[in-house]
Amino acid sequence: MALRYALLGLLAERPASGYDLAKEFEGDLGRYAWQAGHNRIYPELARLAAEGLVEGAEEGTRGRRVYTITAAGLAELRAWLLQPQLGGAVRNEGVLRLFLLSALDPGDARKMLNEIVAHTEQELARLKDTVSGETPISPGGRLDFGWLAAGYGLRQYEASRDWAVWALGEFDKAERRRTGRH
Amino acid sequence: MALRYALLGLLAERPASGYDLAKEFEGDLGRYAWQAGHNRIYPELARLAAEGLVEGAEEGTRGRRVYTITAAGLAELRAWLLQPQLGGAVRNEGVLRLFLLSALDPGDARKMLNEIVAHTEQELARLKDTVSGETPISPGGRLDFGWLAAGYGLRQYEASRDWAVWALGEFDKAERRRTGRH
DNA sequence: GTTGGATATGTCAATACGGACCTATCCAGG
DNA sequence: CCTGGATAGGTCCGTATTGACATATCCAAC
Repeated sequence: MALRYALLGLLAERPASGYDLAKEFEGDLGRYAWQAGHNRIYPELARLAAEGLVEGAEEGTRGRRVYTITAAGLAELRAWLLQPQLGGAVRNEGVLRLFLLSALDPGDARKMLNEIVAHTEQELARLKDTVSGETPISPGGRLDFGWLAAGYGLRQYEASRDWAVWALGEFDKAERRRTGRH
Repeated sequence: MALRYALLGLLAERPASGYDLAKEFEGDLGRYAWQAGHNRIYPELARLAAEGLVEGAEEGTRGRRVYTITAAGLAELRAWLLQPQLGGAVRNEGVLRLFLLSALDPGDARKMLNEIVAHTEQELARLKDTVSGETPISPGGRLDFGWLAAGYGLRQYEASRDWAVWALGEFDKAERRRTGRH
């Protein structure tokens, strides 16, 4: 159900082909919000077109077909955004991994936490470059989708790093308590 | 693929029935990491038992069957945790919603952002209570799963709130720039 | 001229998942 | 006694999703 709104949202920014959309999902969108491959995107675009929520132009070069959101599609998207509906589907394999870390030996857990800290620092550096630049505005005068996503990713990675540092401290405390008893 | 590791991870903490596990998924685990209903859990437990990764005790009262992780199951879980495998599956309808907010009219977008700020503040208050208490240690001397999850959730909500506040400011800036031109 | 990579779109089978439905037991309170 | 809610387990079907396979074009570099 959510994929269709992701597609409508992307098309609300600018017209795009299935291929273009698939590439968007490889960026921050796919990293933090929703993943989809082209194999899922093409059929869904066809369905959206059949329902009149998007319109596909004739095939251009290399069979490229550019889709545009219709008024009905925009209305559908906005209606979905306005209903507050807390707690939709959540699936995040990376976070699950973090949570299960306590199943490892303390040494291994610490090693993984240190790797997480290093990795998040790296991503933070990348995102800081993206976010600290200009504030990009879409042709329609709207805030750029990718810009908002990068800002979210930045804060998310900061939170992950802080959590990992905190967890490291807690592991140390637990370890000291255990060896202290021996 | 990830559900089985979530189950193994929970059973690594303590033996539990399918019903117990389903309730765990309703808490912080399901909110930030991975969702699953009992309809997915029971068949997966049966599969894990068939593969020898967990062991189901005989039916107790009310048909209750308590599962315990086996040595093979623990080894499987640890092997999965140790391979760094960045960027697994991510699905988060709430975050998707945030990203698509720019498709709304500026007024509506601001309204939704304000609701997000209010909601995250509420969750933050709840989590602060949970995390600021004692540091719970599992029977095995390991850090408690739920404790780590709550700590993560706390930082995640802080990040979401900060993002929403930042986004509100950016919406305002974009709006001022647009009306300033008129 | 031909080779490799990016562009571009699809299909298909197998698996994962969600919502709806079903059954049954235990126990506290009226 | 009996009713409602929590405990406990499950199935079934339609849809969502993934991985693998398949095809064709354009263009730059060699």
